[in-house]
Amino acid sequence: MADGKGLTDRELRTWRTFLGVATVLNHRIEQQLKDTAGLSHPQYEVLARLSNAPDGELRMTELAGVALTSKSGLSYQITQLEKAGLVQRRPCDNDDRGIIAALTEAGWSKLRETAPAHVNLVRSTFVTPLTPDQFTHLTAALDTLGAHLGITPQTITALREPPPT
Amino acid sequence: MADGKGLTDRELRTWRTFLGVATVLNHRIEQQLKDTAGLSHPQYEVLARLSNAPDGELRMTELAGVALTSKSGLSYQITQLEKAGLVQRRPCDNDDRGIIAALTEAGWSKLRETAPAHVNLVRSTFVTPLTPDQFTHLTAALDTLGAHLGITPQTITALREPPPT
DNA sequence: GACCTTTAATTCGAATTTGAATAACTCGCG
DNA sequence: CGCGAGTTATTCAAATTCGAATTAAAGGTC
Repeated sequence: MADGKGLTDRELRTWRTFLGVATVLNHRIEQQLKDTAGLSHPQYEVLARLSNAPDGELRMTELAGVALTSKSGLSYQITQLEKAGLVQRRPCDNDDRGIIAALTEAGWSKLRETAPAHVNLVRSTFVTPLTPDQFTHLTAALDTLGAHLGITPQTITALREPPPT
Repeated sequence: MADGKGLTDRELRTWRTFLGVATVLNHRIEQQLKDTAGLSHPQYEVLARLSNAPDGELRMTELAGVALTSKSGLSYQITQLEKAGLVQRRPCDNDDRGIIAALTEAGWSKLRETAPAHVNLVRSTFVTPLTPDQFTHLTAALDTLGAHLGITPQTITALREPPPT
């Protein structure tokens, strides 16, 4: 478990900066989403993940796997989103235990309205402050850390088309 | 407010990886601190910040500034830490409004017991997976992002000496 | 000194998070 | 079939978070 040595002051400083950046960034985003869309960050995450899945729907467990909350946390958030009419629960065909969460029409709309401003905030706080080289290096470092933590590569594309209607 | 363009898939992927890494890392640390010391990450942060201040004490506001919680959150956590005997509240000399949170003897001990394993976890999950070059680049990128977010440089040194007794 | 604005810290209620317990179901195996 | 182990999702209580309102005191101005 131990790794032998401690951390140098520089390593510790980097770690603290990482925590600080993550915290502040998260806080800013939370703020903006709340103001412009009445959504929390976890809620937006759920919508975005769903929009990225085929037909805009995903089983609870799959959703919990990629989203940043626990299983029970997801249940709660889906309930909230359902109250808001952005998502709907539907039984799973082949598995009577399963529940599928699906984006509603309103969910797609909300996401289309909300995504641009959100993405711009991410861009202006996380991307443009860095030089292209810095960003490339950051990507590489995060990929390495992510792989080491067992995080599945975050294959996500920008907002998809509306439902097949 | 807008920044013109959206995000490329690659940029979005990096962002998601960042969120994932931050979340998982935080979760691991939370877990370990809870198991080995019965502390939450915010609580550990408070102790660490105090230990890094002269005499192991800091005014509430200063502490709230560097710690990762809101003011009310800090009040709550200090109360918890006080119940655990690790911190003590003390009125501020020159300012009757102020409250100073000070590490107790037990607080110093707890931190000395807890810090090594914690630091090793940070090291093994955040530092050693990266090559020295990668880490250097990561530091640079985070510093840039932090500066852009108005985060004060995280000057922190490793665990200090016990109280001057 | 009285007054007003600002700052410090806590308290309050509402919303959210967590893990443990629960309920419902699948699957493999005898 | 029927049992037992493993999965899926929800529910529950407890702990934590946040922001708004509150209380108390400092600092400046007249």
